[in-house]
Amino acid sequence: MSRGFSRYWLHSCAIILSPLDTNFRGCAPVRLITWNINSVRLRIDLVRRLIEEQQPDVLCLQETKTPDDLFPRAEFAALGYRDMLVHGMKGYNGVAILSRVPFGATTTRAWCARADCRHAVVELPGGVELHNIYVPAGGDIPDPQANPKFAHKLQFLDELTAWFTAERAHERLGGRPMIAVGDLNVAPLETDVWSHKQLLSVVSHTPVEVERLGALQRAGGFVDAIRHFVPPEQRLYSWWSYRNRDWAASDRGRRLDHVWVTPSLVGSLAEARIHRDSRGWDRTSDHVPVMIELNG
DNA sequence: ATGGTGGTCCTACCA
Repeated sequence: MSRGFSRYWLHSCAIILSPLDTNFRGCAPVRLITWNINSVRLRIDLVRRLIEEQQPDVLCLQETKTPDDLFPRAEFAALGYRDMLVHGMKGYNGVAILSRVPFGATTTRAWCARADCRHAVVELPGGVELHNIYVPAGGDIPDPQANPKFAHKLQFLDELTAWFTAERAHERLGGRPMIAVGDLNVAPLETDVWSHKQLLSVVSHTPVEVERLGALQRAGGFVDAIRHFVPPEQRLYSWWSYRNRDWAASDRGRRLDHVWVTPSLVGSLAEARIHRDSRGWDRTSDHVPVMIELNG
C-alpha cells in the first residue's frame, strides 16, 4: 500500500498550511484531467496516449461503460496510477478516478433512487475532496412531463444541489476545500455553445438546465476553474457530436465538461486547458480532456 | 426538416 507516502504527503502539507488557507501550497504541483472516454476498454490506447503526452497526476473518467471486474486496472497500474476508485456497470455510465498521488477516503454515491454509476469521491492530499460526476444527458425533448430522461436530469441536479447545501451547512465539513469535475452535460454560457439562439431549446443549453447547474455550483460554493482563465466572451467547447461530417470545420461544439474548485483553491490554480486536438485522434471520444494544474 | 454517428452487446437502448 501507499499509506506511508500518503501520510508523508499530508503531513508535509499540514506543516505549511494554515487551517484557513487549505490548499496544495507546499506540495508538488498537481495536474488533474477529466475525460468522458465513451468506453475505457475500447479506448485504452487513447487513454495511454493522453497520459504519455500530458502526464496527469489525477485522471477522472466518465462513461467507462465497464463492470468493475473488467476495468483495465493493470494498464493503469503499469502507468503509475496505483490508487484507483472504479465505479462501473455493464454497458452504460461508469466513473473512475486514477491517481499517482495516493488518496485517502473513497466514496461512491447514487442519486434518484437508481443504481447508476455516476458519482465517485476521493480525498486528495491536503484534505481536498474530489468529486467525479457524470450528469444524465437528458434525452431529446426538454420537457420533464413528456420526457422522463429530462426529468431525471433535473432531479439529479436538484439532489446534488441539496446534498452540497447540507454538506456546506455542516459545521465540521463546510470549510473543506473541494474540486468537482466531470461531464455535467450542461453548457451554461452563451459562448459555451456554437449558437446560443439555435440551442436555447436543445437539451444541454435550455434555461432551466442552466439555472439548475448554476444552483448546483452555488450550493457547493464552486468557482469555474476553466472560465477563471478564459473570459466569457471567448468560445469554449469540450464536446463535438459524432454526427457531423467534419467536426473541426463545422465546429458545432458545446462545453459540457467542467472543472470547479472552491475559493480557497483558486489562488493555487496555475493553468487550465481543453485538449481540443484529441478530438481529431482516430476513433476517439466525442468529448475531449479538460485539464487544470494546481500549484505547489 | 430530417438525419446524421458511435457505444454496448445482438436487439434495442443510450449518447
